[in-house]
Order: sequence, then structure tokens, then C-alpha cells
Amino acid sequence: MRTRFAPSPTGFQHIGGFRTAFFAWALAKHFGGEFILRIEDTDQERKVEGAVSFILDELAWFGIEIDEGPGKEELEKLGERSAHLPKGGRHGPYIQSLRLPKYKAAAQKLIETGFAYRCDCTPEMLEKERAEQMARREVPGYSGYCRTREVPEDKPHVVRFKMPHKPKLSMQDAVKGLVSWDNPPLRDPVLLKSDGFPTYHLAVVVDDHEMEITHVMRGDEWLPSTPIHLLLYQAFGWEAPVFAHLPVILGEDGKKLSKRHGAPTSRELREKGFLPEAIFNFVMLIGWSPGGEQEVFTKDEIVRLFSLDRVNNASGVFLQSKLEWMNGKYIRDLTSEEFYKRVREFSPEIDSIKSKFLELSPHLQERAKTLLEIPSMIEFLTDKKISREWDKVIKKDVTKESAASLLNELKVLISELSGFEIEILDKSVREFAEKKGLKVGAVFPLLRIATLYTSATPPLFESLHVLGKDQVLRRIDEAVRELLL
RNA sequence: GUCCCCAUCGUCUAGCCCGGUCUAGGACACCUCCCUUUCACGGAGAAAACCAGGGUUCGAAUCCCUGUGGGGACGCCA
Repeated sequence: MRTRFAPSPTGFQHIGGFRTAFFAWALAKHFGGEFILRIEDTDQERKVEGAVSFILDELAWFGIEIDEGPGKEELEKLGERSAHLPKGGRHGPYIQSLRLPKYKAAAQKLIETGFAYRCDCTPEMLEKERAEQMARREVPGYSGYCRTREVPEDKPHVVRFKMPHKPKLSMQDAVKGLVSWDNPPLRDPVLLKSDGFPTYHLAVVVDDHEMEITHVMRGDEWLPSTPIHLLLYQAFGWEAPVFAHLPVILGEDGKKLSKRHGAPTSRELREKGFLPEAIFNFVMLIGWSPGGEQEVFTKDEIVRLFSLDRVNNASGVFLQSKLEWMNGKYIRDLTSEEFYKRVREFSPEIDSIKSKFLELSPHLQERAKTLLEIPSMIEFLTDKKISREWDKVIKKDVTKESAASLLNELKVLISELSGFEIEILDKSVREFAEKKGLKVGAVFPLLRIATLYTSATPPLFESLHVLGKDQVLRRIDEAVRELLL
């Protein structure tokens, strides 16, 4: 079992692209096979610098190990660098622009065996032909003009595949089931471009064969061109791999995931504070389900359960609110130390309040859906000057003056406390309220705003305890001053 | 235009292959309630779907056909 992820470095993969990688990886690992990374950079014009590094870095972030893929030297030739280098392997190079002679030889072989021919039609001619066909409302496509012209090798040319006349084909797709074509609308496709680069069709077939890929997993937008690939395998006399055409992921508007529709890249999700484990889990469950009612799975569980026949054939929508829920679950499962480490990636400055952070951690984890929410939740632990949400407590029946005097009493109470344990704080403030004939709801919120600044915080006494007695007293003082200003 | 794919709550899905156990199950989101000092967590509950029409059958979400809707492909892009 050998699967591969074969992205083209034409931009920054959105999350749907990575899901294809996850599926291929999970299948290979399920059967103890290899997962290969191959870079399909045959379109020089659309090539984007940094795209390969991006793929490498993101795969590493998700914890997807690559068994074979472009190593250091290959990457250097491409001018890409990454801290996460694949091992290389015995089927290299794994970057298509470094494999040009192989494609050329393959195309030559096809010409010799009569399955392909050279064509010197210019783009302008093809353009014109196309326009005419469209005007006549015909299926657009190359007429086959050069099929019998014997274009000499030294003239600029492309190599085209000779599509059989009205081929009838069928294939057992691992997810779609039996797919058959009755006269597919395909004309002689180009295999080798005039710049010597192969097109996708030639390159995938040659590489998947040479790299001994057993299962080709790709988005189902490829299904319509599978006949070309099937016919190519036949022409070469090679056995075709198993194809698995995966349903696509749609955006919340029901449109195909794309930058334009706000499709997130894994990088963006990471910047929003999502955990790679949560994203992986969530995305695996779009288009695949192990059955049953469990939804949160470790990677190992997913690998153990994964199977192609449980991949859905309908496309699915990427619903961020569900990802948020799942991310929250993963955050809650983190140990305090792990949690600290993850948050630190967003705000290194928490180093200065590490012990306080750790102490409050369970309460923080319980409240967060993403890591990005944490910094604002712990602002009260820092010395940063934050304005108090007085409007939450100062209302028509509670004047600034009465609030100030209550806070002064609280300050005396707290300063005279024999300890500063959570239980002691809790007990004495409650007793204080009772003695004054006040509900806790009239005391706690006031104390909260005075010391923690905002109305939504971790539990009050836990927070005060972490803050420390001196700091609490200082803040009450400050609050009183603010009120009487 | 031609070819291909798809179709269960708003969303992710279970069930479909091997018809009855489906008055269609779970989860997210929404709403209500409980817990509660806030915000959350947690718990309980409500509401919410088999695209339509024909067959086959004693019986169809499940099998067949047609229609409709959605998506994709038809490039010297992948």
C-alpha cells in the first residue's frame, strides 16, 4: 500500500487540499504502507514561491510524517527551504520539474508505439478553432489535425495522445463505485508541452507508476479526466492503480472551498488559535465517518478505523462553529503545561506570569474555544491598565458613592483576613454580604469589576487568590478612587 | 452543448450494499430549563430531514426508472 499527496505549488493550499493528504496518509498508515509527497510543479507560470515550504511546514504541524518525498538537495534546486525536510527515497526526484527526461522518454515511447503524435498547431490556431466550435455550439476540442501530418521532431511542437474513437470505459472507483463512460467528451489531450514540461495527465501516470503508487486519492474534480489516465496506462502496458475520488469540501455558502469564499488555509486556522489535532479530527469527519456516535478521535484511532468504503460520495460543508466546539474539547483535554506551551506561541509575554497562568489554567481551558481568546482572558493578571466595566454594576439603584463605600468595607475585610485561601475568601465575603443584608449578586459583581476589570472572568475567588492579597487591595483602592473622581 | 458525479434535520452525519427492528439515531448551531457570583463547563429537554413522481414488493430512506436540483469536466492549468 503506497499513497501519495501530490499538490501543485500554485498557491497556499486551503484546508480541503490538506484533507486529501490526510485521507491518503490515513489509508497508508492503516495498512502499514508508505505515504509519499510529490510536488507537481509542471506549470511554471503559476508557480508560487514558498508554496512548497508551506506544504512541508503545515504537514509537519499536523503531525503527518512523510515516508518519501523531496529531500534537501531537491528543495535547494527549487530554492525552497523548510525546517521540515522529507527523507527522500528510492523513487526520486519527487519534484516533477526535476524529472523532465522521464516524461520526454515516456512521450517518445508513445509516439513510437503509435499512441501519440507531434502537433505543431499554434495556440492562435487552437483558439480560433475553439471559437468556431463554440459558435456552432459544438463540444470544444482539438480536431486532430496533426494526427496524420508527421510533424518533424525539430519543429516546435507538443505531443498529443491519440484518443480512441468513442471509447467505452469503466472503472471501479474505491469511493464512487462503478463509473463508466460512454463516449467521454475528450479530444486528443496534450501530454508534453512545447516547453518540454509534461501536462498533468502524462506526469501523474508516469510518476504514479514509477513510484509504485497503489492508491490514487484526489478530489473528484478529476473524475472526468480519469479516462485519459486509464487509456494512458493501457497504452504504456501498465497496470492502473486503484482510484479513489474524494468528495470536495464546500464553504458555508455551499460553494466550493476557495480563497474567494473565505476558505481558510491551515495557517489561518492556526492563527485563529485552532489546534492541529482538532482541525485534523474535524476535517477527517467531513466526507468520512467510522459509523457510530463517537466524534472525537485521536489520530491513532482514526488510522485504525479509516477505510475507503466509508468515505462519503457527497460533498460536505466546512462549518466553523462545529470546529470551534471540537477545538474547545481538545483545549480542555490539554494538561496545564501543554496548554501553557500552546498559548505561549501566541503571547510569549505570558512567561512573566507563568505560575499564575498555570494555577488558573483549568478555568481558562474550560472557557476557551480557541487559543486566541486566552490573552484577553488573562489581562487582569498583568499590570496592563484596563478600564473597568463600571456600567455593568453602576445602575440607577447603585450609585458610585454607595459602590465606593461598599468596596472600602470589602477592603478592610480582606486586609484583616488571616489567610488568602480561596475557601477563606469565599466564606468571608459571603458572610459579609449576609451581615449587610445584601445578596451575593450585589457584592460579587462589584468586587469582580474592581479587581478583575470585566464582567466575564474565571471564578472570582480563584482569580483573587492567584492575583494575591496586595494586588487585590491595591486594585480596590484604585477602583474607589476611580469611582469618586 | 457533450460527458461524469452527487442528493437524509440549517450543517456534519448514522441508517442504504444485505428492504421490515426507522413514529429515521447522534453531533454542531439555535431555543427552553437545571447547576451557578459573571462568563463558561456540565446536565436535561424542545424544534428540525429521507428532493419529486412513478414502479417492484405484503412492506422502500433503503432496490429500479424518470424528472428536478446542485456540482464538476471538456486548456500547451492542475
